[in-house]
Amino acid sequence: MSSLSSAKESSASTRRPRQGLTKRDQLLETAWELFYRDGYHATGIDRILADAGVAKMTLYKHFRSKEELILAVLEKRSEQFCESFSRFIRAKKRAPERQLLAAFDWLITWVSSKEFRGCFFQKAMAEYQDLHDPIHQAALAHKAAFHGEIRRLVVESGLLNSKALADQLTLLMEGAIVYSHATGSPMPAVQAREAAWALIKNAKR
Amino acid sequence: MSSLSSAKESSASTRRPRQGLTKRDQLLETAWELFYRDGYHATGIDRILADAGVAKMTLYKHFRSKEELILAVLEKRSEQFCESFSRFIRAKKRAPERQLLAAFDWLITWVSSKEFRGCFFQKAMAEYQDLHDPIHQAALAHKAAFHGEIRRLVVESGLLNSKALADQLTLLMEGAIVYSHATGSPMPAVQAREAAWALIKNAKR
DNA sequence: GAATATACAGACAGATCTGTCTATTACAAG
DNA sequence: CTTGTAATAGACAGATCTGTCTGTATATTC
Repeated sequence: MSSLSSAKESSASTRRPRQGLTKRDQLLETAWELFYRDGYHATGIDRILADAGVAKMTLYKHFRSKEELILAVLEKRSEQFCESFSRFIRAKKRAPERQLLAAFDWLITWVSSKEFRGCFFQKAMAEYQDLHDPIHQAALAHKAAFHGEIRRLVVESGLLNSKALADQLTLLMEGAIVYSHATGSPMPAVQAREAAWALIKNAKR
Repeated sequence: MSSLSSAKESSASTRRPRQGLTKRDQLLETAWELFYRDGYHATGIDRILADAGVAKMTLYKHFRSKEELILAVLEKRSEQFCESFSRFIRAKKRAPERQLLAAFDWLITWVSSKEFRGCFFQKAMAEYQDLHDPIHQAALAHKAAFHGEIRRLVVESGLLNSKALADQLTLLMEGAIVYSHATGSPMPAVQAREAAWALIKNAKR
């Protein structure tokens, strides 16, 4: 309680050590890898420190607790994730409806990749199941942002019943992520794309 | 502590403590509640023992390790789950296609229930993500059994492309489970039913 | 050189984890 | 009565967990 010598002005941003790879970023990167691979509870602070090559006090200077570290990792990954998704969708110049289908191509690419181990955010909500838990809420915020992107694409495609359709397409994607991880096969994502296709075609008449 | 009076009324002609509730079953029941609520890693053996009112050595007499306990809980829940699902589906005499739609009614009922906290088996695979982990495999076996039920219903309904359709409907259900838990709302399950309806109608022409 | 900020190594506290072990109680069957 | 079984409480080992603390090293900036 209290303790901690008072000298704590928020002077953290006076200096940028190296080309963007601060100790803080090393921690976030390593923590992500371990949380993603082994889970949140199963990954201890000490393991993160050893892998990142960072001292314990450095971690606790940047983050007040493990929970805060997790929250920071979730936030950073959400940004990276959404940016990577956007880039894929907009890579080629496509009409909105083509972009919507491209979202499922992106999904297939993702679940087919060697590094795929399910959804980082689904796992967070699985381990922190209470809706009021800050970690659950952070993960949910990511899902909401992603769902918003899908919705935007549906609206821009001028399809009927855009809200309902966007919801349904999102469900297909979530289901495909779960099932692809569960079985270790990308096939569920392919099935999801086919279902999406049918639903989109349906929303045209 | 506080060994609440466990008087053994009932003549006990057999050596079963009470109506079929052996120590082993008490452990499985309590373990399920805690694993489901708090997660697998976050739930310690000691907590299970305290809640179940069972001594440690009794647990290790019935199960060699925590992992074996988890596996036993998964198996038992899978049976209960499938049986409850079957009963719901076949409650009223329905044509196969009606049963298929009833599966989504069941889903809505489930995610709307106060006890719903996501899928026990999805969570197991989230925490034990390695495909070769016995726990992951046990959870996957449950998913395969469930998927088999859906597939059977689709086939019996005489719909086109039964394999693909069954896969797609399963994805909708998995997605709805994830999203309903994430948001704490049953709406995703309702959306899933609507999407299922569209896909089924599509498989008739 | 002095001051400041960042990071380091490593000990430490206190809790909790899984799993083992002993010694004791209760009860039913031979 | 004797024997065997199932369960009990509780100590214990050894590991690991989060978070705190001390003291030191490095590098920049004034």
